[in-house]
Amino acid sequence: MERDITHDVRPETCFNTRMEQRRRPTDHLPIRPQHCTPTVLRAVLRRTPFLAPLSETDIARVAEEFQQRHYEAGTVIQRAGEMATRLAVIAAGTVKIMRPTLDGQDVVLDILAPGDFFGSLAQLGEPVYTETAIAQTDCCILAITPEQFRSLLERYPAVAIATLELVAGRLQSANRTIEQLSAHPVEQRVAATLLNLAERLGRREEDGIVIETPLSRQDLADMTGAKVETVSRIMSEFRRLDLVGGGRRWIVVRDLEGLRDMVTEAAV
Amino acid sequence: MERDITHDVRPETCFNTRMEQRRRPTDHLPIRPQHCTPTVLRAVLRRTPFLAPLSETDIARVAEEFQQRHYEAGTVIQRAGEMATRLAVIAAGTVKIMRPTLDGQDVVLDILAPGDFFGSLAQLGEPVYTETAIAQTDCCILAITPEQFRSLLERYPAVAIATLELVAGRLQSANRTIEQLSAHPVEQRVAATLLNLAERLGRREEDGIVIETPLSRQDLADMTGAKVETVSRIMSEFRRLDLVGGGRRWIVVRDLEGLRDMVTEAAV
DNA sequence: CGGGGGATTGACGTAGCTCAACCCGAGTGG
DNA sequence: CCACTCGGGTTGAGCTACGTCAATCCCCCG
Repeated sequence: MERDITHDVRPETCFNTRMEQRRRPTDHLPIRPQHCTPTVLRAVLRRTPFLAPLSETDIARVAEEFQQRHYEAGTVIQRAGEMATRLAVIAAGTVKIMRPTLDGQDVVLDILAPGDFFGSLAQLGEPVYTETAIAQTDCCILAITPEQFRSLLERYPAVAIATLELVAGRLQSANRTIEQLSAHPVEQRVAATLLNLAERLGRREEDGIVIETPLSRQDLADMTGAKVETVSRIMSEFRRLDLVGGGRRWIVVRDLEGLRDMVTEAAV
Repeated sequence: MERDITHDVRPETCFNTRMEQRRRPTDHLPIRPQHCTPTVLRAVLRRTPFLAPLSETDIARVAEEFQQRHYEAGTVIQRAGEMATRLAVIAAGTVKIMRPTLDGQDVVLDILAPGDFFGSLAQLGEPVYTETAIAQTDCCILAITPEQFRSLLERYPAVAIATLELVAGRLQSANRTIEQLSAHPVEQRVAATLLNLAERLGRREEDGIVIETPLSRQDLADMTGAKVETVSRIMSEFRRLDLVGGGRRWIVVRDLEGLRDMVTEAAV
């Protein structure tokens, strides 16, 4: 079930200069701090959606303000409840955004990819993080303070508008999730979640679309508001129908159409 | 309570000139189109959060662009799937924002009050409304086109930032809802929803905090991702515990603390 | 080779859905 | 003024999707 596949080298996120053997599709080459060179940093920012309106020279100027930092897979980047001191942009790696509930279970709101941002959006209202962020893979994070971000918005109104559009998009997607949780059974929520992940984190391979982040059944359960066992049963069923494949902490989507039918089906 | 622009009688925003008998706390005096005079319109916009950064003269100029329109209780203001041609601000009344699902059930995302906005945020991506808006009471709505709105954001960067903060706030609240739906039983979701409504639409009376919008059990069910019968049972229980009161399509919160305990309790 | 973390599977319990009957208060029309 | 109706609300009696608990498996790593 597991095969060695060579990593395809995407220029904008490739911090890894050496080719190495991989065991699993999601075993990425390690992302090392020293790979976040100023040049690379600028390249990443240039491709970051909310900075898209900026010119090359503006990007260069803005890049100065960002602090780069490296996180190993599994470590906490920010914790809900802590003072919110940074707005972070993902340069490389994937990050799990979650809310811990009072009774100990975790709710995963999203898995973010390079170019996405998280953290404190503005110093209004909440001066603390409302979500916990965990490095799902090794990560390279660029961060500025909320004050710097605000001043950035003031200096470049186009950035404010771009950010507004991004946040509006996030709100849309949150609303879709609310609809899912309110109205659809777990099976459909899992199918919808897989489709969404495939679209945002998927890499096409001969075998199907590999979701490029290590994802456990528990993660999937926390994303769909279900329990591990339930998700496991559903994934077994999906595998039986040859809709998905995968192994320990990784998933490949084999049949997009089939999953889409899953999502729609109950609309009988 | 700062929120309440229209229903308490303040000289500059009063749409209702006569005092009349009320049957129920939510039987509001009718809001008539002719009450949305230019002066009143400007007064409303002055108090609208996302225009807060503007000066008096700017407000006056901006006010010119808004089209005012009246909707009777129960009528559709916009329908999900239609071409998105307007961004709307509520001048008076309350509006129910919902997503109809393929299989016919409705998911209510929010109930909005005067000063809140809805509709098309930007002409990016989705050119259609993703939500349906229904006048919960008689309503006076001010609207501009997405193009006008965008130009407004460009002319007044402070407005863009204010809007960003508002949308970020909505995202926060959507995330809270996702947490609720994922992790907490219906009883707690109902309690949390009532608290939220009380805070945003509540008017203090001798008897408790009256939620100033007609709200059926069905509405409450659609807001909590539950079924009418379940919500009805829970509300009966809450009434038995003297946490809430009310009648046909109206609710009064009697015991805030008690409800808060309800929300927290299961965190045993 | 042993240990541990993830995944799977089964047996069983229950929160909340479904279906169905019934109530009640407010308009409406005679 | 009453009678009728109708939309909303309540309550009960099953049913089921999903959670809970527990055993087992199976990689993967030391």
